Amino acid sequence: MVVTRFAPSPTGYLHIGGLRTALFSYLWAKKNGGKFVLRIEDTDKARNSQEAADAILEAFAWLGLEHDGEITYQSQRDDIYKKYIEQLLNESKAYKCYMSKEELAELRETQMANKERTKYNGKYRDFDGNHPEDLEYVIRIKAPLSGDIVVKDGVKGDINFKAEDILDDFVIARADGAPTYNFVVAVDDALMGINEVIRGDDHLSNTPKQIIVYEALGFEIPKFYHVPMIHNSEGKKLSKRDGATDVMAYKEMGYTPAALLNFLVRLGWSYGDQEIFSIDEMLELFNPKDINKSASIYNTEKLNWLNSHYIKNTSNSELAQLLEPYGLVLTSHDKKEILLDELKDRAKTLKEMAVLVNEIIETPASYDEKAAKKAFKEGSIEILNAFGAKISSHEELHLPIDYHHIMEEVVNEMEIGFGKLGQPLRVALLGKMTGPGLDSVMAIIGKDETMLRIANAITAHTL
RNA sequence: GGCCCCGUCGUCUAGCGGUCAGGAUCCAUGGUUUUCAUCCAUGUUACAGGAGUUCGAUUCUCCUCGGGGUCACCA
Repeated sequence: MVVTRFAPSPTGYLHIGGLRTALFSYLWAKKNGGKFVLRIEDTDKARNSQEAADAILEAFAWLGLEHDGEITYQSQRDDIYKKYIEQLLNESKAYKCYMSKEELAELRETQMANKERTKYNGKYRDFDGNHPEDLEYVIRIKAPLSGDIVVKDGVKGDINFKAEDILDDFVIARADGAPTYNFVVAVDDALMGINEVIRGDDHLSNTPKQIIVYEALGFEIPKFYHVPMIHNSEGKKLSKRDGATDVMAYKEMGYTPAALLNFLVRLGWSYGDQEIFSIDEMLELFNPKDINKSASIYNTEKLNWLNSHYIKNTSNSELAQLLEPYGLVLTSHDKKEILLDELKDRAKTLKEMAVLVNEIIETPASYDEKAAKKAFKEGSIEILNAFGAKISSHEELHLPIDYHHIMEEVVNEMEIGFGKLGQPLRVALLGKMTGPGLDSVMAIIGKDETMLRIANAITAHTL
C-alpha cells in the first residue's frame, strides 16, 4: 500500500508550494488506494503556533484534501525519539560529543580560513574515557567517512553523493536532549509507514543524512520524489514575501478550489496536452514519474483563465453556494438562473461575480458622466419614454426574450437603430455603458424596477 | 566557495535520433455582440552556446555559460 505524507512545520499559513506537494502526495496515495497522512513538525517551540497549524488545516478543508487517520504531532513524540537515540547509543552507532559550542565555532573558523569544507572533526567519535556528569553534550550519529550515498529519486533519477563531500557526524540530539530535524523525519517517516516521500527538492541535500538514519536504525528506505521548486518572477524560491502565496488568500480573491487545484497540478506536471483536470481525472492520471525536472515560475495568468473556465462550467446551484462566502445569498432569488447564466461568462473570479450581481440588482445611484453624455442625445428621452410606455402596458413579462421583443417593436416602430434605444437604456438600467445583455437585466430586475430605473434616468437627464 | 539539481515560445508545457518543433496562456488582428465580456478564427514568439557520436541531433556524451537549491545544537 502506498502511504504518503505532508509534513509542514506550523510557522505560518499554508503556501502555494506546500499545497502543490501536498496535492501530489494526496493524489498519488489515493490513486493507489493508499493513505495520505499528515504530520505537524512542531518541534521548534519558539516559532510554532497552534494558529498556524489550524490555518493549514483550514486550507486543506477548503480544498477538500482529506488526510487519513489521526494527525501526528512531533511535539508529542519525545519518548519515541529518545528510545531510538538510546538504541543508537547502545549499539555504538551514535555517541556523546562534549565539544563546546565555542570550540566548534573555532573549528569552523579555522576550516573556513583554510578554505576547507566546514565539518565536525570527529573528535569524540571513538572517545571512550569518562566525563564529568555536569558537562554538556550533544549526540552525534556515526556517519560513513567514505563511499557513496545514492538517493534513488523518482523524479531526478539516481543521485550520487560522496560521503566525504557532504557528511560528518551530524547532531541527532541537542544539548537539551531535543532531537534534530533530520533524525526525527527519518524516524517518523519510517514509523508511520511512509513508503513514498514526495517533497520539495530543497530537501534533496538532506536526504543522504536521512538515509544514514534509516540505515543505522535498520529501517527500510522509502521511495523519494523530489519535486522542483516553484519560483517567483525573479527566479528565486517562492517565499512568504512574494505576495499572494497564502492559500486562503486565493479564496478571498474569489478563486474556486477546482481552479486552484487544476492550476497547481499542471505546475511541474503534465499529461500530454491536457489542461483541464477534474479531481477524478487527476486521480486517474497523476503519476509522480511525470513530474518535471526543472523549476517553474509562478504566474497567475493561467490561474485566471482556469478560474473563469470553471466558473463558466459550474452548475448554477453549485455556483450559488460558492458565492455565499462573498456575501451573496441567491437561494431565494426567483431569477437566479437567468442572473447566473448571464454572469458566468463575464466573471473571472467569484468575488468579481458578486460585484457584477450587485451592479445589476441595485438601482443605480448615479450615472457615469461620460456614458450619459454619449448615450443621451437628441430624442433619447423620447425613445426611453416610448419604451417605458410599452413595458408598462404589458402584463406578462418574465423572460429576456419578452423584453427583447419589446425592444424590437420600439426600434421598428420608431425606425431607429438598436443602439439608439440600447445606449440610453443601458445607462438608465446600469448607470454605465458596459455590461450584460439588457433583456436579461430587465428580466432579472423585473418590470417594476425596470420602469423605475427608466423614470429615474429620464428625470436625471431632462434637467 | 564545496556539493547537488536544472536549462524548448514572456509564462505553463509536449517531445523520448528523422516533426513545417505541438498544445495552453498571454499579447495582437478580424468576426459575432446595441455596449462590454464571452465565443470563434488568424497571427507573432522557443530548442542557452560550443565541441563530439551519428547518414541525421531539441533529443545521446563532454565542456562552457546561465539559473536554482543546500551547506546549523532551524525545520
